[in-house]
Amino acid sequence: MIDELTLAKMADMLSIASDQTRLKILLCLLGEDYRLGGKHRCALEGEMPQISKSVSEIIAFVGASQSLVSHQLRILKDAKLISSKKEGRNVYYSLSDAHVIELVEVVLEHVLEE
Amino acid sequence: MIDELTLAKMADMLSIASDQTRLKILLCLLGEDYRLGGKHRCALEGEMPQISKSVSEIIAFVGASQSLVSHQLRILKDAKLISSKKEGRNVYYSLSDAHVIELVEVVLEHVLEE
DNA sequence: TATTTATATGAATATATTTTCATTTATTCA
DNA sequence: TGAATAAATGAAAATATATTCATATAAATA
Repeated sequence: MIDELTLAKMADMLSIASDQTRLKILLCLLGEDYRLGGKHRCALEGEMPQISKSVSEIIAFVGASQSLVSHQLRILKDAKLISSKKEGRNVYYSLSDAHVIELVEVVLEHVLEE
Repeated sequence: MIDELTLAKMADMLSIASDQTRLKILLCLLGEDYRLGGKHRCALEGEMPQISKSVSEIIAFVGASQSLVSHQLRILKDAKLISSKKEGRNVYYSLSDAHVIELVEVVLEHVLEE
């Protein structure tokens, strides 16, 4: 059976992805043209779309306050679901974990059916 | 792009699976002998293990109070992740959605790697 | 150097969720 | 019928989480 620590980590990942603001950030970094079952399925075979966006772009996409987005970005980063690189006065974020894509796909499939 | 309603539903599913007690219930219904990547991968192809357990068994497995387990079972049931059938004075629960299995697998893979 | 732009952060507030406790309903069995 | 077992429920208490607000830091530019 799965041990308590593993269980706790699983719950953590799910809870990090379960917030609407964070989920929207993840979708933003997945690319706006993201479509279910399409070319992105390839990501499952190790290839990951390397989209990276500045905080400003993410704020615009998500439509939440600067502060909220910044707080949530940190949570995602602490969980190692995204990573960042600084360039001048901008900070660019991108997905750092291919599992996130699978996670989004499974959940999306669940939601879309009927 | 994914619309707000779909997004909300996705967040819902994730948040339902993100609680440790509920996650443990799901794992319980997945079968105690559950192993990653093993025979259960078959579930992805439509075949779902039809394990069903009484509330008492679930309580024992999860190790939480009767009341808590009962509350969480209702949340899982409302979300249609599990279903129940009554037999005498027992109520048996089982997974009602194959996507849950995939969800658990993706998250487990994420957690297990390094 | 002073100003502007981009991002991060801490503390306070608002809100939601989990957990417990006491009680209730339903079923079986003596 | 009355006691015992299995499960569900409502309200209260405990806890966790999201969100805002005000402010800070860091880089670019005038």
